[in-house]
Amino acid sequence: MRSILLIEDDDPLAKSISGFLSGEGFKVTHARGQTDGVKLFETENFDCVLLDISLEDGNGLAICALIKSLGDTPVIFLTASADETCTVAGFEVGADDYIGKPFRPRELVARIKNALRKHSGSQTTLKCADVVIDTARGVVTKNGEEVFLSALEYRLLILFFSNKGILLTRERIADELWTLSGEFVGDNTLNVYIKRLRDKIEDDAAEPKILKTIRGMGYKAVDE
Amino acid sequence: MRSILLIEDDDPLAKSISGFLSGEGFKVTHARGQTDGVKLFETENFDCVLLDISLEDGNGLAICALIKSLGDTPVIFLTASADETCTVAGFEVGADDYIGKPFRPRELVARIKNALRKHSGSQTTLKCADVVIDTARGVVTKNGEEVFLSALEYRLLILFFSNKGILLTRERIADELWTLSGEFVGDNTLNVYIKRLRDKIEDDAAEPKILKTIRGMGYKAVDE
DNA sequence: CTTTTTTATTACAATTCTGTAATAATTGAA
DNA sequence: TTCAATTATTACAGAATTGTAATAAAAAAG
Repeated sequence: MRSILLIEDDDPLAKSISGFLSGEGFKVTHARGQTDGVKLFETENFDCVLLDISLEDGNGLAICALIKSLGDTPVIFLTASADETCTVAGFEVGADDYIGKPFRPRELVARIKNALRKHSGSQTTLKCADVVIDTARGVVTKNGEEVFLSALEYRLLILFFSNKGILLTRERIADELWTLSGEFVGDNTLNVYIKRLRDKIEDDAAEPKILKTIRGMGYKAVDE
Repeated sequence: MRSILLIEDDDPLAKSISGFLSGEGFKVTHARGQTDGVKLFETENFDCVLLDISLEDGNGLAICALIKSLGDTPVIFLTASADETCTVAGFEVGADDYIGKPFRPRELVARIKNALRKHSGSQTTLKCADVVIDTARGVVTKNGEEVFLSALEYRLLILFFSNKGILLTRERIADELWTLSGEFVGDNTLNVYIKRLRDKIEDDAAEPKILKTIRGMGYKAVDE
């Protein structure tokens, strides 16, 4: 379930938004002001922040800037003000969207989902169990420690992790790794590569928890 | 300069938007309807599409779906309708934003810039001259042809391309490639790696157009 | 012009990668 | 259980990678 931090000092409005979003399947946490909001943000993990731009006890723009400096959680501004300058200022501190009151509930949900969707697309890391690929640097780590993979091992792992939970047939894998570059490799080569990858990323290669064999079909990366 | 495709059948409005955006430094191409719009989109390259949802000769939603199926150019809906269902439908076909008329020019610009910014962040390819790194697959191509890089060469190239136009000191590069994994390498090693990369990605390694030497400082990837 | 510093190039062993083959283990079916 | 098919493992050469050292070339300084 996606969790949302709502920072809004208008209690009735907050209750209304909160109720509606809960009904849509979001987990909503409500903070009444800047102090609470920032504290909550720093202690819990949220998928999205809904932020009233005009709080009584502080500046919404500053909160947004702070949140953006701490990571890349999407921030959507809520505002009564129809002031255009305000909107521009909101985007300038890195906001992802800006919605004027009065809110139309279904549009609010659509915009939240849009922000979440766009956001997940910008991931540069692929994770599975305790193994992380940082595709922006080309580095693979297991439990935070770097794992050295060869060029082909790296591409094979990327293929698995970007299709986490999905079965990849031997044919599909061979195509992606070899056929596209015009080469043909023997039937057993993939078995060997799987073995080599398992040796490097599994706790126990003899009992793989990440790269599962689907007999007669292919392999699958699982995260559990 | 960022190029924008404006698909809008209300001529005076189009002229007004077009004029304003041009003044803001965008290159605006105006299409009066679905047919022209799609044709233009398929023949030219745009950084963003502004799309009237209610065109006389077709359905804006369908155009958006088509554009999104062809790639991931950001699409922003423009609409007179304050209909909430319409907004939701817009996001459901993959729109990046949805702006109701009347437009406030500066907000329009802010939202366009926001869409462009979010978009560039989700790039999985790094380009420089005719060399492209597809970080989602771990593949490097030059003029569309695959270039085989070793693991370290790949990481070095990523470092350069994700800092295109920025000078990287020898120290910084060595840190990124070696020191972080606790190793220490000789002073000349980087020279050799630069040479090897140039041999693989430059037209003429003796006269590098991509990986430039900044004497006394380090290296820089340039795109011109 | 000469010297010094910096960068480029070449060549070289040690290591790793890559694909194949042979063999072993496992699984599912007869 | 027995057999056949599939997958895993090991071992091995040829190729590529990696880091170093020696030398050459280029650029800046004196």
